[in-house]
Amino acid sequence: MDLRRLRYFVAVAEARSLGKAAERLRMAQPPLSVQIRKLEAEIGAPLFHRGTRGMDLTEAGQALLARASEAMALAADGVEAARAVAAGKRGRLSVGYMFVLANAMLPRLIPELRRSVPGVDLEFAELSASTREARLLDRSVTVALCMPAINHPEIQVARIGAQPFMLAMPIRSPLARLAAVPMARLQGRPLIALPPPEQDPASSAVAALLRRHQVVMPIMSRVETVHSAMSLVLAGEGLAILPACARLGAPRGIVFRPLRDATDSLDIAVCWRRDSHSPLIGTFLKCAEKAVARM
Amino acid sequence: MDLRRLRYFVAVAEARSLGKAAERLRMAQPPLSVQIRKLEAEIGAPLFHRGTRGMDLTEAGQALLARASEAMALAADGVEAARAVAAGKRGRLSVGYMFVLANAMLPRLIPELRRSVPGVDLEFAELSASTREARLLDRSVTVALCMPAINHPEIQVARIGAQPFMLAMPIRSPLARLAAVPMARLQGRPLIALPPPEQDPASSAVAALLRRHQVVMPIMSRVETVHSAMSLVLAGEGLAILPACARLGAPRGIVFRPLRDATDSLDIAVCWRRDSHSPLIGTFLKCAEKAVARM
DNA sequence: GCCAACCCATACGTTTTCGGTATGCCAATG
DNA sequence: CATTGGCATACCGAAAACGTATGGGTTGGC
Repeated sequence: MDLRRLRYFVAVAEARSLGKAAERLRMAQPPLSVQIRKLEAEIGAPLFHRGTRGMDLTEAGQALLARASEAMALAADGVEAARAVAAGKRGRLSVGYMFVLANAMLPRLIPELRRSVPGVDLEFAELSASTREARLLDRSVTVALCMPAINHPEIQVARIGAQPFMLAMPIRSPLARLAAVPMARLQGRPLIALPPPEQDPASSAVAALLRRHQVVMPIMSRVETVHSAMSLVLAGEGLAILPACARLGAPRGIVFRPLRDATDSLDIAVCWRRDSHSPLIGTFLKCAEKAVARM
Repeated sequence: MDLRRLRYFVAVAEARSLGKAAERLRMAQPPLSVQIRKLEAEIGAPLFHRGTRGMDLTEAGQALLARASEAMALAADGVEAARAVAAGKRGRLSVGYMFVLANAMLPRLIPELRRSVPGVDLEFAELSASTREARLLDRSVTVALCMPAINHPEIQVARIGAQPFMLAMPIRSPLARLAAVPMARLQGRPLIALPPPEQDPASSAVAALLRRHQVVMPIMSRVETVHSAMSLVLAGEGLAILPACARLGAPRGIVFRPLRDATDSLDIAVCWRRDSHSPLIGTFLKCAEKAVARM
């Protein structure tokens, strides 16, 4: 079954004449006649009554006509939809984000996205440091808001901002009375740490910070997520060194203080598969930059 | 936009591999690769991610896939529907009938038709002697139950029965007391006649009958339909010579009596366009014959 | 009643497109 | 480093489609 034949068939049915239809199709009349006869041979029944005044649909032809025009419309629509998706006017964008960034960025990002790409289905998924690479690589998320960036040959990264480290502690901690905490005051205090560097690069930034200031903090617990870290801080298990934006998701009872003399920061980055060429990624990047600028 | 390309596209999308899809399509892998690339060129965007492990749909590809499979199904369905109509398993059959036959035949014919061709939409239209030819020729009815048959080079006729003439009169008429009315008793009595022979061939049969028996009946009124004829008979305007089956549609107050020595009859026939080859016509003919046999 | 106009069907040569075979390139694997 | 698996490219033969020329039938006008 060839769609070209159906196109010819519909044209002849509408023009009720081979000659008129051929003219509209910008072709000669004889090949059109041949194509119609081939179509009839394929179906096994005549589709037109041939009179001296032109061609007239048989009942079988009428039955075919309805479906044929629908099928053509659907095929054309499919092509159009594919083009629209490729152009970023329609489609689906699955956004992964790490918890630390959720409260600071999403309220600014999501409205901006909806305005920029109406007609695109948006999905959001919270990512953990351990799974974010896999989710990008298997395409279950299209882009990821990461902190810090992912380092992987297949994954492309755009740095859109940075956040300084702050100290998270219970409100009753004696250090909470200081406006800014000198690094030296951390010496010997228990630390709630994230997974080791090979699993979460944020840890290595924290480790480097402590090492540079020659501060040693015993690691009391390792937790998977920033969320858990704050829960343990609240429970009095220790202190945590977290990017500033984490404080927006912190429960009551936890306070954040700047670290004096520590200029270290953690990058905020948008990450995506190097072979994803959707224009939605570019649009997303712009929206994310705007959201960061207003943080 | 070619349906073959869409078929190939769907096959590759399902097999997630050019090689596998080529095998299923009974063709070699290289031409399939070419066709997919041509489709992508036509759309203007890649439809697959080419990895080392096979082909994977892009979002644009997914958008196309949904429509493409629907379009293919619709096209196939259209072909199937056209075949079914051509085979008489589906479609529409518009049945024209003349009023004289309605009460005698339709109650037997319609259930038989519904049993024989389930899935076919049936339509019924009452025909007058003056329009029945035109309705067949412009295809607004597919077959016509006629009495007598139509005589026209474009129209084919199958005689399926005959009905003797009877005399229709008011129940109070003195002739109504006879079990059968001799032709001679009609001499001079007023006749309610149908339209003249060139408009309604039934008239010429009646005229021939009277001529052969050398009976003259003055024509009081000409009416268009058997229906009207009976109304005038009931009103005492005159007598009518009608086929026997007309009595089934007669109002109370009219009686029918056989005409002694008159063996004339009027044919019942099924008529259709000579160029209508629908198998539904053959089926209809069988049903009509059955219905006549049980009259 | 004949001729012109119209419309569809057939025939044949040309061009385009498609499919098959051979081969190359790349990455993953052992 | 060689092998394997998968897609892409090149080239050739085959099939399909298109255009031109032409035939046959009917309608309508002179």
